[in-house]
Amino acid sequence: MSTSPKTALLEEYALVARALSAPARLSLLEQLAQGERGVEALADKTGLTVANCSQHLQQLRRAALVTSRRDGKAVIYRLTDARTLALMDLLRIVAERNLAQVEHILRGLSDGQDAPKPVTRDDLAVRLAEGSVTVLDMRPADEYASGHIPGARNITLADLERILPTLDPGTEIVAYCRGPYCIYAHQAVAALRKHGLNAKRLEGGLPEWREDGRPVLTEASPE
Amino acid sequence: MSTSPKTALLEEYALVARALSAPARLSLLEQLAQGERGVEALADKTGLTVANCSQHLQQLRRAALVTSRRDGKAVIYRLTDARTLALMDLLRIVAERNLAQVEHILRGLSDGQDAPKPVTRDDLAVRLAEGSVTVLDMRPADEYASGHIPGARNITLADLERILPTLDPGTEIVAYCRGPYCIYAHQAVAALRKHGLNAKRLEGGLPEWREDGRPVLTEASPE
DNA sequence: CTATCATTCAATTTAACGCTTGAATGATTA
DNA sequence: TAATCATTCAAGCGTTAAATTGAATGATAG
Repeated sequence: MSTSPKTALLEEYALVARALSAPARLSLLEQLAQGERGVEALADKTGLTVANCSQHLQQLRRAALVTSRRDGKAVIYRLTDARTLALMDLLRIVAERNLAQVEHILRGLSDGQDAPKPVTRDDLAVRLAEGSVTVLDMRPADEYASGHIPGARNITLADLERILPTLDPGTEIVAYCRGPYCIYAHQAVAALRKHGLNAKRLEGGLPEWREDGRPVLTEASPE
Repeated sequence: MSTSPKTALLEEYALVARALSAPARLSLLEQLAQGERGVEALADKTGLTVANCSQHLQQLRRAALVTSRRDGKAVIYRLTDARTLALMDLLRIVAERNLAQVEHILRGLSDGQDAPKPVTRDDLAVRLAEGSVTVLDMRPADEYASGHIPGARNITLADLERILPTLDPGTEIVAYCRGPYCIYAHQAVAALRKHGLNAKRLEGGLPEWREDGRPVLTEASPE
């Protein structure tokens, strides 16, 4: 071995960190947190070219953060296990607690107003059972279709303004999206509050909800 | 803002990951896990030039993984908080569980023999109270002096062979070093077992022991 | 106020990375 | 067996990072 074992070990740890060091790959991991996906679907969602996407996925695989299987002609990728999710979460927590810049970006989404504390998943479960809450799923329709919180209404940011009149100002609104890396829910809450509605964000997103073992509703696909 | 808020956020998360993506910086973090240090001391320990070391430290600071304070002419760095340690740990766990290469390197240290399970810190505390164990601190003398497990004997790998005859074959030996990134204890256990001694590694190292709130003995510095 | 010294900055070279383009692979399916 | 199609590989280009060198800070001590 040309390098010392010590350096060789550190190189391996660094390899995992490097895999997480590109925004494009974090974006891919966020997608995969929703569920397994093929290369082309991932490329579409992230705006990468297919070849570029494939290369990023291979880096993630080398770091053992994702695994792949073949399904017919397609190669399906998915997160190796929950530890990949845990690593992404800790990365986010360290970044958010320590970096003023993150604070600044998130504040910018709310037009300077302080965002209310997110609602915990336990809280939401209770409120859902009571029927005392409106839940909005801010993700694209296809992701909603492949799994969502029962009772949630799917709406995109672009359409949010249009449905504002149909929302009851007396009922609390909870918005969620893909998870902590996703800002759709942040933006939705900011927009809703600007119109005087009582809106909060769900802590985490659908992957975390599912990880808790809570019910997830899948749209029956029409034939 | 030239980029979307979404990308900007991911860039910030990626910045933290990138700070962890160089072996030199992981090595610096491992040193800092022992306690706060000046730039020159860190450069010595890691074998970096002072200027290069300073630059790496600034990257770690930008990612808010370390902070610094001035003490006279010197600048003292330290880990920002326990979350930095947690992130390093999770990185190591993901790497070790997933990467065959890591397995291979660690096995190479033991000359192919399977390493025994590490001893937990709780176990060691009990055994220490009983006096039924010999504890070896495999770190350099200066690190031992600045804090070690009470009752531990300081010895370097190079000197290990020399003291072999003084070790009682009937007493279990537990070796520790800087922590999970450090391989001195791995190597010591391999060497001791090759000589038929009953040696095991402590889970974690001194930083983890200290983090638990367990007693740490500091050498009275001679005047 | 000036000299000193640890640290940081700036400029350079060399190596690695990210993205694009176009070709090759390899499992399916006709 | 040959054709097809999603994926991967390979080469090229521009950008970014790491290490080295030498100079510039900036707080302290005289």
